[in-house]
Amino acid sequence: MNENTLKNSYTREQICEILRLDLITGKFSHNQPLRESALAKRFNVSRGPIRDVFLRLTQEGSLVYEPNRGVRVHSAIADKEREVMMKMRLHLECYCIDQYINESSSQDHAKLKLLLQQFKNSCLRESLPDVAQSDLSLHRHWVSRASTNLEPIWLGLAVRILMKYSRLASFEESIKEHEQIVEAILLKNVKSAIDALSLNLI
Amino acid sequence: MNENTLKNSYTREQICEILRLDLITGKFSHNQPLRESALAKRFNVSRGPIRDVFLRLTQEGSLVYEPNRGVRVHSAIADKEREVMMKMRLHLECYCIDQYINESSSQDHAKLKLLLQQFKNSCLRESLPDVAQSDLSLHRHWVSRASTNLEPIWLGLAVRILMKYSRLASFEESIKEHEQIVEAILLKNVKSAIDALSLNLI
DNA sequence: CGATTTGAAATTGTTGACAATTTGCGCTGA
DNA sequence: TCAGCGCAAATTGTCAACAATTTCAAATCG
Repeated sequence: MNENTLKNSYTREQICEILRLDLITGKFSHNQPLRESALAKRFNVSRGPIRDVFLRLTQEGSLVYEPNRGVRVHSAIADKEREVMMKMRLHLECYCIDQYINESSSQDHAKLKLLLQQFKNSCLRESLPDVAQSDLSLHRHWVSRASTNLEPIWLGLAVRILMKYSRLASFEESIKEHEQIVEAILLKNVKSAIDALSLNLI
Repeated sequence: MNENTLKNSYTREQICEILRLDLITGKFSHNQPLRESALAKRFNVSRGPIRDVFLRLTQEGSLVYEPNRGVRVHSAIADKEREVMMKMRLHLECYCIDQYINESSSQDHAKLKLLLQQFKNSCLRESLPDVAQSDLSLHRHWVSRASTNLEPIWLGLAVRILMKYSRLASFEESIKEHEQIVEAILLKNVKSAIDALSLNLI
């Protein structure tokens, strides 16, 4: 990583995304404490912005905060909780897919195809961080287009779910699943899009 | 309000809860900007803790943040989005009720009865802030006992939903609904508890 | 008069310093 | 030996000052 390219300091948004990805892909171990000063140094900023990021990732669920003791990496959730979250996420995304199909422009479709291609590339490269990243980006695309109100709720669910199994089933299978979802969306076929999504989110 | 009792400054947690309640009960108007310095003065702290609270309430959904422009009160969500959130919340709380019934102690039951009584009192007093507060506290009780992982997700949903209709249907009806839920829980009757909850969360 | 520019006031963003709290280690003494 | 005490280091919490950005109204120009 070339994070220390001299004076180039990061925005809070960038730091947040980098850390979130590190957390999702298991770059830190469970329950490991994260120190404000260490990350402030890493990103060339003071502790203030780092605290902001910690607070945000805590709310999203990848970190746990204890007063006067800082934050630590969240431990994995229970299987039953994961099931509940999955069902909530599925319900949310089904609504978003429906909205997206009815409202998306050709520009959106171009973006959609691009995101799918990036996802496929990540899978073929077999790079877990990239796969997690592009998987999130792809799903996020239709969610954010459908509803900015639902997006943060979706993100919280997706992050917690991903932290449970950072290893995805199989890259080939995952590619096929996402191709089917995107194809159905482009054909504006709500039912088969939702069917394909239901198979993906189990 | 006796917030300015001389030097008594508030913890971030307290400030967060006070502001959240103000927002839920419509004490501010929609899209109204909230100023860091004004609230810092109100709570006798510097802008740092206020920023923390803003960030948190933004993530929960009652505030909207725009870079370099601060936060403003969130506008009401669309009916369709509210429906989706309601369904997600119902699914989440059903799971929690089930867990709660199987795991709760007699101490929990005492607490439950107390919270129900407080809710009834608030309804009889017809004080909207108190009703909103005690409604949240009651539901939060079984959610937090069932799963600390699901609690923040639940809170985000509950806050957004409450902001949509801060006026509840009817106080008498609301009392009866909650009495039925609590009664079923105390009898450890999962099915009728979930039925009663389903009627409450529509 | 209306559109644009300018600049001061208001507001948010960032930082380093200091206060409060927690943590960990070495010391003491039975 | 080891449980308890106490102090120093590490860490988080808070603050006020300053930098960067936005806002808004007055001044300027066509």
